[in-house]
Amino acid sequence: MGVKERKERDRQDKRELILQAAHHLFLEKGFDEISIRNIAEAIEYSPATIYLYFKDKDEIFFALHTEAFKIFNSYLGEVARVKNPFDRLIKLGEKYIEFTFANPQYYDIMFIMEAPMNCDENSEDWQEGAKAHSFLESVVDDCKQHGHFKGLDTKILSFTIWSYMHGMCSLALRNRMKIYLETERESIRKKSFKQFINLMKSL
Amino acid sequence: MGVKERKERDRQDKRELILQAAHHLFLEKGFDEISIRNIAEAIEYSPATIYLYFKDKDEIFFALHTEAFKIFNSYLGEVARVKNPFDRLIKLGEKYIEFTFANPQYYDIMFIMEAPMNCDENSEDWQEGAKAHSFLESVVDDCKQHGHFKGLDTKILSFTIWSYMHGMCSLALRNRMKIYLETERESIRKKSFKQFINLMKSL
Amino acid sequence: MGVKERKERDRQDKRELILQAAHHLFLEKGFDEISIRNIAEAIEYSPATIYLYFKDKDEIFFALHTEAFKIFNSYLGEVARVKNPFDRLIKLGEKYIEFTFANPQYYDIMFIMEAPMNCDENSEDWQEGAKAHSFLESVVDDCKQHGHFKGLDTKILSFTIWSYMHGMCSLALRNRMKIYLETERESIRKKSFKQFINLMKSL
Amino acid sequence: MGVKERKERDRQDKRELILQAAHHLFLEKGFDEISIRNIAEAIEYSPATIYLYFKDKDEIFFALHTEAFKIFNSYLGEVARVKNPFDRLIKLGEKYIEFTFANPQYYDIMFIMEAPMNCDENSEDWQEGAKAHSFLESVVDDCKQHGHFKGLDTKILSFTIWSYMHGMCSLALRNRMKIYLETERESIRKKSFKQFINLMKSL
DNA sequence: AATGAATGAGAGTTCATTCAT
DNA sequence: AATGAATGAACTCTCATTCAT
Repeated sequence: MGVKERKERDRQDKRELILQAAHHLFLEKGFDEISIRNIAEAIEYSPATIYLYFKDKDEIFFALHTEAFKIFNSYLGEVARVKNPFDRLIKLGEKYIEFTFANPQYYDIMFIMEAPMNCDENSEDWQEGAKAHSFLESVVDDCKQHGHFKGLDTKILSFTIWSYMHGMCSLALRNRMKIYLETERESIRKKSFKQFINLMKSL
Repeated sequence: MGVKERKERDRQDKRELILQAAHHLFLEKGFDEISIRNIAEAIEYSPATIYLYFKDKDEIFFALHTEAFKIFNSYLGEVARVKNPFDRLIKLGEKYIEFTFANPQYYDIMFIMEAPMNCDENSEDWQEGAKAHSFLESVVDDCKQHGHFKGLDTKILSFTIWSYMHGMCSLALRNRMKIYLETERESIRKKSFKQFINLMKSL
Repeated sequence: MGVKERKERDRQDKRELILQAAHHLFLEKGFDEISIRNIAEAIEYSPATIYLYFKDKDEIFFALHTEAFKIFNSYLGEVARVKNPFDRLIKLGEKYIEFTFANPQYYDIMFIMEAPMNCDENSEDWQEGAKAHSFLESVVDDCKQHGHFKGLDTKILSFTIWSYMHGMCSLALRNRMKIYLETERESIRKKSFKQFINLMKSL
Repeated sequence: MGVKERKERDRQDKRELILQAAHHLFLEKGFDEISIRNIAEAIEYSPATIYLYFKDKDEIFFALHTEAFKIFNSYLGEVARVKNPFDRLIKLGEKYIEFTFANPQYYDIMFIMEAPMNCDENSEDWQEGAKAHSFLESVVDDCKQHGHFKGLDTKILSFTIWSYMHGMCSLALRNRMKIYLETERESIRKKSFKQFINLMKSL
């Protein structure tokens, strides 16, 4: 019995190993620049070995994508525990930012990168994404029921919020804050975020 | 004298020709899909010829980048003519959106793409970008002087606004609005934009 | 004793199983398209298992080759039962054609394909081939003893006949009858065969 | 002027060089076993260079195919000059055989090999083949008008003759004459051919 | 000024095969 | 007896780039 389980575990470990290598290469290069060969070299296996664990390069992409959303959702766990709806919204924003800068390459894959071809709209992964999104909408809804956002449509407002959050994060990640001094960039983001929260509060 | 000048002019013309070809291919395919060969074929010259006018592929990238900002700025021309500052801000947003969806590939190169390596912070191109950005700040400033945005820091607010605008546009461009029905996507963006303006107005 | 024998039997059974899978793939795709993996998948064993029963891919080729001749010879069984020698010759031709178009891939392996390297001239398989060939010669000989083919050398005539039969069949199999309309190809072959028989009869 | 022409000639020479290498590798291996790398190595160029002269591997196949038919037709030139129709038919057979054994790999490509996918029925090359075939039919027709082959259909008889010729040649080329001693193989073919001619003459 | 020719490097992928377990 | 894991070697093809002419 134990043998089968160990083997399965080994298999998962190796998949993990490959994904981690892929993940690291992301840090340096971005998905397009990653090659199966690179990954293989990094883990000191032959390229052919990769194909024992992943059908093709796209599958690696999707695995990373899935993992990214898993980690993302793990960040959100803490959010759900916040009682007050508006505070929950704030926490959600904070965690979004925290995740982004702790896992920039995952953020990239989730929200910025041009996805490789075969991405079915219905695939599991995108449902993960949808889940995250509907979580946001539910929080906004809760806020409304606590007297916030009067007269504003939940769906639209959620999109507005997400747009702001994503804009701020992706400008940073893709190095478009160069107009600001390197030293002040983080502070600008923080102040902007606070400002945005105050804005929301005033509604 | 005249000879030298004509030669220089010819040189610029040819550079322009190459860029135009690159530009066309760019609009169809995006930067990664462009190859030197493609460009050469398009203008019916040999690949080697390209190298007489551009050091390498990156240099073409930067030229396109510059061009992108030129076009972008041409969109802004109309904005400056709007008298009322807040209306000017609105117009700026509208034009930003218009530019984005009329020139998605250029938007990409300007604000999303990972720039190829050698991008000096001080290069001409980024100054173009800086110009666009400081235009936004000046409009925000004008609004303040007309009684808007009381107590809000211009720089921070400008960044907040840009973040929102960029977030909305780039989510659309990079196909992250799949959670919404295809038919409603544009309408969501429009409503969100209006909502955001109203938000700003209320400050 | 019984144990050893059973084991040997099991072994043969598994060889058979593998060959059957190979055979099926073979019929669909042809030899070049078969991979060890394909076969393994088909029988739901691992590729490595194949190597317990066959030294390498070539050995599978030879096994198929042998099988091909076995099937071929089974077609000839009916022929031997025809009493009249010339009718027997006709029947032989008919059966040859029948076999060819019923088992094109086997015909291919037997008479057309470039055999993979290690084919000993003395191997069992070729003896199967020789048997088939000497059967033809014996039929021709019988015909002679019944007054046919006066003055013609048996060996040479047999080769002539075989050449014609093989030519006709292999032109069809390897798609070299494209000069004719698809609809008339079979009819051309049939008429040609009848014509050839009449030719033989007139000798 | 001369420059352009020389360059064009050089280009043709290189194409020729590549084809010759491909051709030589045929001798040893057959088309499937040939790789672009092999060819490149043989002529001591890089694989990429091949692609300057041929779009892909198929194009090399077709070039060889075309060349094969050109050479084949050059063998037939002599045939047309034979006045007497039946002698012309004999000459045609002799030349067919001569071509086959002087250019076995070309014969292979023309009449035996499984052609790679994209072979349009209407392509130039197959028309070359059709030309050769209709030449045979015209010779048979001429024979008929000189009193040969009474009551036999030209088309069918031509196919019969071709089948025989092809069968004899391809059995030899694909090593299926192993049942005969190596020393007698050629003589068997020669005798068979003479026998076949006598057969034809008697019609 | 322009280019034809050439290439090294590299991409993703597949295969027959081996071997420790 | 059976296999999971691994690999070396190969494949076709594309690209940015260089250089002699």
